[in-house]
Order: sequence, then structure tokens, then C-alpha cells
Amino acid sequence: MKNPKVLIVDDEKNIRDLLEAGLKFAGFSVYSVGTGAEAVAVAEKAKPDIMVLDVMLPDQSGFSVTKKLRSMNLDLPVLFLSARDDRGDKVTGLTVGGDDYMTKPFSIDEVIARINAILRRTRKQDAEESIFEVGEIKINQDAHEVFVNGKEIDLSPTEYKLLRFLMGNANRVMSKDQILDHVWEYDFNGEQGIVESYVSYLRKKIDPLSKNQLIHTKRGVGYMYRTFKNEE
Amino acid sequence: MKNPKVLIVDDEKNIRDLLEAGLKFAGFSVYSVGTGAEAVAVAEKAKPDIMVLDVMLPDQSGFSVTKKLRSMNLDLPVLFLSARDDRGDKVTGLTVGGDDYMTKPFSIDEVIARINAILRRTRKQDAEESIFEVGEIKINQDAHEVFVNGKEIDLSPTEYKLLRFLMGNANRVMSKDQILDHVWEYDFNGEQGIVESYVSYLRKKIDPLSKNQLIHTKRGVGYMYRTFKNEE
DNA sequence: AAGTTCTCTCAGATAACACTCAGGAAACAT
DNA sequence: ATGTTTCCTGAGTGTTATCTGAGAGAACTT
Repeated sequence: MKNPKVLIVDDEKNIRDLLEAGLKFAGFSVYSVGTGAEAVAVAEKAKPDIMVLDVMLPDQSGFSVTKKLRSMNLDLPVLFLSARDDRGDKVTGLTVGGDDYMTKPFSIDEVIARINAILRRTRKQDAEESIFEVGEIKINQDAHEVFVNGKEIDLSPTEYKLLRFLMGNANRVMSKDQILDHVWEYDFNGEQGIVESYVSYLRKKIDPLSKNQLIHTKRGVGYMYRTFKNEE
Repeated sequence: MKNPKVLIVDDEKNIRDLLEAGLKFAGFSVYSVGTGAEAVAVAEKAKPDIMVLDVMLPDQSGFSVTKKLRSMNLDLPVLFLSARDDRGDKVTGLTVGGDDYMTKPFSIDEVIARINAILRRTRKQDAEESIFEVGEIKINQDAHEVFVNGKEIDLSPTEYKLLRFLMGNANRVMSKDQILDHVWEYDFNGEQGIVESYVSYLRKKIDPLSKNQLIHTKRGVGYMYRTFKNEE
């Protein structure tokens, strides 16, 4: 499948726009609605491959949306979103089969990663590996494992996300603001300094095992993961 | 048989939807009805391979449904569902032949496991063993026996389900929420702490007999059953 | 009826993590 | 060269995750 179709259902327009922009950029066809009723209508018409669904909607619960769809024989995997406080009241058994869910706030890249994981899992035929290899580093995204030239290194969740983001944009300078937007949660209000810190942590773990310098500083611009070395 | 057909009979729509979603994902063709009368009608027409049947239906008891079907020479195995309070009922007498039954609330994965067990039992020709082996651990699902490198260990039901779930998703990190959803009953509303406790119990029983560490903690992400050592 | 097993909760200890800050080094501009 | 900006990194702090043991209560055995 070339361009998987994603249906976003969330009543907060901020979040919807955020997701829409991020997912479009990641190569998905995006439909975006604010209510459960619209979701059912669009799902029926557009036949999306996956749905990103807020558990708490103004008109009905996300759970009832999936029920409605399933009763219409429109079976599609769901990535549920829930506010952190909804924790207790969530009806367990929500995530059957290949579904998954995450709590707000999230980072966009995390959403993309989970969507890809779900699509990979539900398309059983072409069960392509979740191996992501760029240059000297290989990431097993299912296992959250990172190998530098074959040797495993242990990264914290934030370090892992940062590395994945840089690798996903290899040979392209990413500004600290871009990194903050993608790697940190969408409501994070910190300074760019934290990016510097985490780049530092990453280097400390990667450099001892790498032949070339992999994470480059572009002073005044940002950072870049580089797979080859030419001049400079 | 590629896609066994399951007929779900339960008057509670929530449960029906839950089962439908879970069983569809598990690869079954699903028919779902809410009354005994419908059940008879659909069973006659669709010829399902197995029926999941609530003991207490609004129009008639589950028992009378099976009687009716058998009098019509439509013999199919049944997985009975009963509420916990129906305990005293003569449910035990109901299960003849390859039938089975379980009480609500259940975990979806348990339902799927039992359905597969029944189908395996009733299809005598390919009487393959229900051995499930991943890495150093082998599970006999019929006997509920677990062997670590050939030595049997004794697990409680919950420990067993947890291990089976992790093994079924080997080499993939499962979040505590996912584990809760799949291993615990559908209405369990407890905290993630219980997953930690049970992982701890499992390790205490497994680790003394295993060569490598099998259950890995991915801090901030979840747990993973691993079948290979990282090298390469 | 008494004992055992099992499930679940809770709480303390420990470790890991996220983040901030500040001094110093490096790159840049003038 | 000199001052300014930008970056690196170690130290420090508060927070969170994880592990584990103890114990209450339910359920099952004997």
C-alpha cells in the first residue's frame, strides 16, 4: 500500500491540526473530523486503513464509535488517544486485536511510529521487519533496541526518540525547534538547551562504537545525522 | 480450514461487540446475535464451526438453544458463557462432548485460546498437539504445562496467561496497558502495578532455569519476551 | 473447618530519568 | 584581537519507574 489513509477523530482542533500536519508529512492520506457521528460517516465513505480516535468525544465515547463501525462490518484498527486523567475510567478491553493506545500529551513522531507498528501488525501477509537502519546504526523498532555497528547500546526513551528522529532525517540539518516539536511532547515548553543536553548524552553512548562521527553540529542551524563523509 | 466461523450469542451488546472485535482480529468469521431464536436461525443458515453462547438469554436458556440445534441435527461445539453468580447452575452438566465454558468477566485472549482448543479437539483428523514453543520455553496449551529448557515449572493461571501473551508477542515490547488489556479480565480496572508484580513472580520462577534473561524491562516502554541474544 | 494457593494492593528502597543551570570551550563577527 | 554568540558537558535536583516483600481477602482443597 502506497499511501495509507488515516482518519483522525478528536474534538480539540489544535490536536487535530497537529496530527494532520504531522501525518500528512509522514506520507499518509489524512481525513480529520471532530465528532463521532462524522467519524462514522467518513469511515464508511473513505474506507481508511486506520483510525486515530480520542476516547472522549463530545457526542459519544470513542468506544461506541468503534462498536458502530464494527457492527457495520467496517473493521479497522484503532489508535486510541486519552487524556492522562482518563486512566481510571477507561473501559479495559478497549484494545482488542491489533489496536493500541496512548495518552496525551504525545509527540507526533511517537504517533507515527505507533501507526506504522499497527499497520505492520495488521497486514499479516507482508510482515516486513521493523528494522530501521541508517548508516552505522540499526534500530529494531518493535524491540526498542539500538545497535551501533552491531553492538547494542542502551538508550532512555527520550534518547531513543531523538536518535530515531535524526536518523529519519539523515543528511539533513534539523533545527533545535524542529527537534523539540517532533521529539518532545506537544505541550512541552522548555528551552532549546535540553536538545543540546540530549545530543550530548547520545554522543556519549554512540561515539565510542562508531567509526565516523554521526551526529554533526551545524552551528547556528541545528544538528544532523550523517551517513557519509565528504568534505569539511 | 482457513477461517473458522464463530456464532456469538449474547444479549449484552457490549460483550458481543467485544467478542466480535477480538475474534475477527484473531482470524475468525463472526456472526453475532442477541437471542436464542436468532441463534437457531443463523446457525441453520451459516453453519458455523463453533458457537459462543451465553447461558442466560432473554428469550430462552442457552441449554434449550443447544437442544433445539441438536434436534435439528446441527451439532456444533459450544463455549458457554455465564455470569459469575450463575455458579450454582447446572452449567457443568451442559458441557457434553467437546464443549467448554467460562464465567464472565473473562479476558478476550482466554476466549480465543479456548475456542482454538475446542476446534482442535473436535477436528480429530489433524490432531496436532497444542504445543507453543518460543525460545527456551515450551507451553502445552491443552495441559497448561510450562517447560523451561525441558524442566516443568508451576504457574498460577494469571502467571500462565501473562507468559503466554508475552511469548505470543516475542521480541516486541508490550506496554503495561496492552498487557493489562489482554491478560486481565475485560472489566479489570486496576493499576499497572499489578503487571510489575506478576512479571516479578514470573521471573522468579523462570530465571533459575533459563540460560539467558527472557523477560526484559524496557524502562518507560514496557516488557518484552526475547528469544535471541543480541550480537551480530 | 482449617490450610493452601492465588490475586491484588500497598509502600519503601533503589535506580533511572528529565530537566535546569552554569562554567568553559569553540566558532563567529567586527 | 576582542567581544559576542553558540554550544558542550558535568553537576545537581526533583520526579518517576521499577522491583520486591508483606499482607489482606477471596477462592479453592483437604
